[in-house]
Amino acid sequence: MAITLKDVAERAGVSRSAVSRTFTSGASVSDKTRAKVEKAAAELGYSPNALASSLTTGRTKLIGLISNNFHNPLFLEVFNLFTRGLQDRGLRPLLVNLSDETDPANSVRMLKQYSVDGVIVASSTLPPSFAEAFRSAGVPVVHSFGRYTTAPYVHVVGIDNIACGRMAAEALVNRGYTRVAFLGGPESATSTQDRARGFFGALAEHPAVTTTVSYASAYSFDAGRVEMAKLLMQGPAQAYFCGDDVLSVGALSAVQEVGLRVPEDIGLIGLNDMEMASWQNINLTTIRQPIAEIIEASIDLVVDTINTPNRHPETRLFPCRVVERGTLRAVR
Amino acid sequence: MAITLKDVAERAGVSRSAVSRTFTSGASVSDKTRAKVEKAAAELGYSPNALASSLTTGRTKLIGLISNNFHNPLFLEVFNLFTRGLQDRGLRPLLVNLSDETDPANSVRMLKQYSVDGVIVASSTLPPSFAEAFRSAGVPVVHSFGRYTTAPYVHVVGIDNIACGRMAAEALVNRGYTRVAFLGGPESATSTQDRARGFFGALAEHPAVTTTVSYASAYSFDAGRVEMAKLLMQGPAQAYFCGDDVLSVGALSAVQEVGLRVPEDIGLIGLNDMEMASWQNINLTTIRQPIAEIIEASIDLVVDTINTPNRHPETRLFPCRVVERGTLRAVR
DNA sequence: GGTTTTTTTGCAACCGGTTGCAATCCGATG
DNA sequence: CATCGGATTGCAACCGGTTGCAAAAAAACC
Repeated sequence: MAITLKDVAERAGVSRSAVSRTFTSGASVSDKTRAKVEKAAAELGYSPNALASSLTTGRTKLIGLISNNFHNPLFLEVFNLFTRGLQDRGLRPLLVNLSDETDPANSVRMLKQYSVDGVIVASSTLPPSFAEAFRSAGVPVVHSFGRYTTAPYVHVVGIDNIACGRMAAEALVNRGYTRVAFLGGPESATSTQDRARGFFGALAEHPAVTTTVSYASAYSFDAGRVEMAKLLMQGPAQAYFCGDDVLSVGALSAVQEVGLRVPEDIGLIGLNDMEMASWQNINLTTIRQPIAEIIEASIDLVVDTINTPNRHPETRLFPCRVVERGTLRAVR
Repeated sequence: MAITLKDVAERAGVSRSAVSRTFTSGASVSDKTRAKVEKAAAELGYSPNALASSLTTGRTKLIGLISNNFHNPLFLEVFNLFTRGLQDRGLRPLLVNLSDETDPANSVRMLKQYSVDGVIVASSTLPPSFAEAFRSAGVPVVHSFGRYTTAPYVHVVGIDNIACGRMAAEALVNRGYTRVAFLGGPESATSTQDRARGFFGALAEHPAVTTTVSYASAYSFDAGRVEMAKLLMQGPAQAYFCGDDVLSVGALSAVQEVGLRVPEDIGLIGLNDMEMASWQNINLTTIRQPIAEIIEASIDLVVDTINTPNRHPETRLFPCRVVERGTLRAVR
């Protein structure tokens, strides 16, 4: 059925090697045979079998893209950028959905079966052990949107969550809020822990500011709304640093539902800057993650690691910044 | 580096065929050798190379998942369901991002190089020619979220856009609106054309109801907001059937920005029922696409087509239904 | 126990490419 | 024209598996 190297070789009247060489750059072929081969290939509609060649070359140009964040709108853009970035470099993403998967062993086995050249774990919630399992299996891996550690075992690209917490605290202080709160995502998430640390660390330098803390059960609209509704009943703070944008919108909804105004009565600041944070009827003040840079760096890093396997694990963190919109009052 | 069949065979003291057979179900191996092989494989940490075996079996279990809808929040859930559905059947999605790609030839070539077993085109905006290009290349293909045609050249799974238009019209009539409008997506999109046809077709039976029509420049928040702002200046209708949910939220925002109330002053009905349509501060009345069923059927169909290549092209349409929320007034 | 039938096993060829090596070709040089 | 050296070419082995076939082993039968 399919046209193979041999068919082209016969038609062009050359050896199979000659055909192979015309399709691998840098190989030695005369212009004359190259022309013959290309003509025959075009006539037959031949395209080389990438999988067969991977057998000898050891490169499949397949990259495992692993995620479990299929409910965070930010990740639609993340997938968009990853797939385009990989395509632009001639790589193909093999997507793995890890929702409610706890054991990395399956994914490792599966991706080894497909001999992926490398793996990108794109998740803010998966534990480091996932990426590490790939590293242990000898597969180049980058944990994208992962957590910074001082002695990383794998490459990590992401943001400095502690700095983000600090940034949020300063944003609130600069706006004159004196009773502020941290409304985190699930307490077990390391990102939440880091952000809380930065937030309260910075506020410790402002003794006049009082703080409270609570955690939503998930990074979701409902969880944010439920948690904020609870807080509203028990006397809310003046302003909240919410775990992420989706959570923030849930909180925003709860506030509006009881007839309070944002930012006049209650201020909110999120984190991520997902696309809809800028929609006028949401208009969320938030901290922007530079996802394009993070993704670009992740791809670079995985490609470099493929070429230089024993590269030392590296952490690349990108700075975030506050995006001014309508859910915090103006800076004093 | 990697452990191969041969390594296991040597360690187990059997032939390579024996090892191969223990790993292919339905092959004839005695319990004794199977045990030996499994022991050796476990000790070495062997896992078979799926790509190498695809060479002889002709099956890669790779499915090309092609889309260009990386800005429609609904598609995050679409990707979630597709990846999980494929994984559950032991298939692997090879993701292809077709944003601003106009020529199918590249994708066809690329996916042939990776010898995918089948292709799913998941897009409401790609022209039928895309899926057809795969069909012509002899690759089993399903166009998911595609358009119904009477003489389909490829499998199509989706919704009946004409019926949806009709459904929207009836929803508005039943609520007593007498000046209604169609606020479509780009006029060039076939889905928009079909919905308009259904909408105005149904309204033709209600001569007392007056209609107007306009088109946003894209299926996006901004486009919806801009178009609705324009409409509000020139005397709006009582209720609008919007191209999709994102467009609807843009329109909703524009209405709220000029101080009008929804649904008291202006009614809105969308289409898709994306997750955030149910968020309380959006609370959009809309027409629900049964995406889980569509995706399930798409996977079934592509799998069937892989097993029965010359299957006749088939169209499977799923019924939609109105989801009552807060942007239309109550039924009379 | 001998014979027939069924299972299990290994051999060897093959899937669609790549690549080291030696043979061949070619133009340039003396 | 003979010689030389680099460029081109084909052979054959290999990548990691699968599979038809015939031989060997085991089971079933008389």
